[in-house]
Amino acid sequence: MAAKPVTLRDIARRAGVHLSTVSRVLSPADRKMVSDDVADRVKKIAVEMGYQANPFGYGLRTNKSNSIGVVIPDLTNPVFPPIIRGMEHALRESGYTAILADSNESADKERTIVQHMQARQIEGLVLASAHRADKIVEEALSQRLPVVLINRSTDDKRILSVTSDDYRGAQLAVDHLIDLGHRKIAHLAGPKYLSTGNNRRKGFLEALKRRNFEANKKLVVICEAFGVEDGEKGFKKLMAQGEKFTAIFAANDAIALGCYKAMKELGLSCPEDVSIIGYNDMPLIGLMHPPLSTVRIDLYNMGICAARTLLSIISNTTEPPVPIILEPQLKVRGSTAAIKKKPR
Amino acid sequence: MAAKPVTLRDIARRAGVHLSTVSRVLSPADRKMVSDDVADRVKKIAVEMGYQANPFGYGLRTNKSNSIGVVIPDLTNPVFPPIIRGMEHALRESGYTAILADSNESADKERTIVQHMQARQIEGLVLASAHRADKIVEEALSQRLPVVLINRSTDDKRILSVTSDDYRGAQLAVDHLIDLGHRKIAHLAGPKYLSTGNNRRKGFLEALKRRNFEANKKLVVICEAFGVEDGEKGFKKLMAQGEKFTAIFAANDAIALGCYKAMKELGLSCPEDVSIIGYNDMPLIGLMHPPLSTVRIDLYNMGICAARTLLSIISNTTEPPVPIILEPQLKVRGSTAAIKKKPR
DNA sequence: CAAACTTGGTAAATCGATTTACATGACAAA
DNA sequence: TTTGTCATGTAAATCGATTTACCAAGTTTG
Repeated sequence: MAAKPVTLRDIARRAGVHLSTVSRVLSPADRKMVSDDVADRVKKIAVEMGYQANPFGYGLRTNKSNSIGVVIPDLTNPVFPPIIRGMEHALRESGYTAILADSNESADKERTIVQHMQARQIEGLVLASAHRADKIVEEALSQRLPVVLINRSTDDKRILSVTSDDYRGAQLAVDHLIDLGHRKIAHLAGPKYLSTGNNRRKGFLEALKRRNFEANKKLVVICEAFGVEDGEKGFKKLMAQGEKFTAIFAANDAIALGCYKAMKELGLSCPEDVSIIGYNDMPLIGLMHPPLSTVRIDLYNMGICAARTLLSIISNTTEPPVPIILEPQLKVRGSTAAIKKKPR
Repeated sequence: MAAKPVTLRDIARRAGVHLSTVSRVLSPADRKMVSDDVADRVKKIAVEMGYQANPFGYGLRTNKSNSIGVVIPDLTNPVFPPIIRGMEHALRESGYTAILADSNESADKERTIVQHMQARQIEGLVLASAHRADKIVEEALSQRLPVVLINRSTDDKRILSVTSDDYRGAQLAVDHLIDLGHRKIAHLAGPKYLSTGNNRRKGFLEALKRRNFEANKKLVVICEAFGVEDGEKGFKKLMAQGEKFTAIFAANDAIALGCYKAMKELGLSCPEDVSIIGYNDMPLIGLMHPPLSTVRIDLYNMGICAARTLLSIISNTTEPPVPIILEPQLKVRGSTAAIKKKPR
């Protein structure tokens, strides 16, 4: 049978004190208002009876829900689970709870979700789906709802984000390919309206320039989205142009996988015909054939950082937190190799 | 600035009625106690003012949180995201909210999580981590907390679960391999204490018998867990025994991937040397090399079913729900082929 | 020795909703 | 006319916590 929950009143009765005294004993801020011996007795009884504060009573009075909302555009994208995992672990450690929602890539749904979450009195929001100019983010901001963006950032820099250094990552990838002897390097970019797509593309161009190569505009194809199909289409478009290339920097791992698919269909092989490098190092990507070289992000850590940043905005005790830019890392596997044949 | 939220009292004042009248108008059950014209006026004002019930007040009075807990042993296992996605969508549709936690495969952590969730007044629990004999599940049950298990079930059949028909799935896999001409078929089984591992193993044996083949005990290796490494170890153990086999039924896709890894290391190729079939059809598995043949489960639908089942236990209006066993489906890709050479 | 502080606690208001109990007026039946 | 329903509302209790206001001793101080 479900024992009915213990309330402050129950403890007070048993301890022979007033319930507000119990409240004071149990809330650290007011603990000092009560003598030690009474406090000890009350505390002991509280644990004996297995007291757990009722979140409704607490919330009603304090307007604190101890929960934060997490909105993901597509949970089945393997990039997100490690992030969510890190976030959830860090939140739980601080007594917070993650309310998760999947917006299915739809801005409308996302808006509904955020409203719903606000109605639930979330204390903060983590968004993984921000565009560079994002209305939903602005709305949240104007309502003073703490927001942290993850993976992607907005152009509005007042909004905190936790991202990888996309410029640096692109540079790692390009340098790696150049060092392997590649000169005709293509880029399958993500959408311009997403910070990741935009920054990695700019990083790509800059990295080439830094090594004194000129970028061939035709070799930069912008994909509609970050999915496998988009990579597939992108690769085919690249081929259709007739412009030669020996390597591809894909804006993320899924696009790289799309290249794998397209190449298989076209009878090409990687890395013999074309070297490919991705971005993110998502789970299991190392088991693909060939194992994908990629730019590794510590996704789990990204989740942890996002959670901590958000909590520090909420608690508002420490100095104001700053955007976090994580250092990416080159992960060389089998999909990139030294150039052999003359470029097709 | 954050406009302070609208309460029942605000609406009452504006509508010139008592706040309990407003409450009645807004709660469908009591709606009939109020005349239509008053109700219409109140409703209009409520939407005008953007009223949203405060969950704390509501919860305090009704003890309903409209939230349910979801515990996953490892979010980064690609099997779970589609399930969670389905669950979350179905829950949201019914006005419920998913509270997600990742237990990191630890029973201790799981217990803590469940307690924490109960303190948060969740109305139900979805567990993806149940053992065949599971204490945590029993505890929840004895506290009358509605529970639905997903993917795995317990031996105690009072507890509802949504699973795939593991017997049937094993049979599909075995029949497929036999039809391809394989006679020496090995099974890398999951742990016995998990229903999935146990049932698929039993299904495997039964399927062989049904086709009048005898199972070779040595060809059934029980893995420690369902991970890639476990599959790797299992494959090597199988090889070390020296017993010949031409095909493997792996208890899940991750174990199958482990076989891929081990075979690569040992210089074997799939499906030429050994055919392999997995279970689950997790995302991206079709992009592996070779594309993995597997037993497909509709994971998204599994999530939806779990959510609906749980909600129907909670609402307790319809007839008592029953366990759901989803029909698996054979998905033939490139990792299984007709037998060619004589068995090694 | 009395006034002013401390200390350690009690009492009661409050948060926002639901819900039980009650009040009022209209109308029908006796 | 009186009594009894019925239809519609209002009033107030309640859920469980926090927090402001206050009170009674005991201690210090002028």
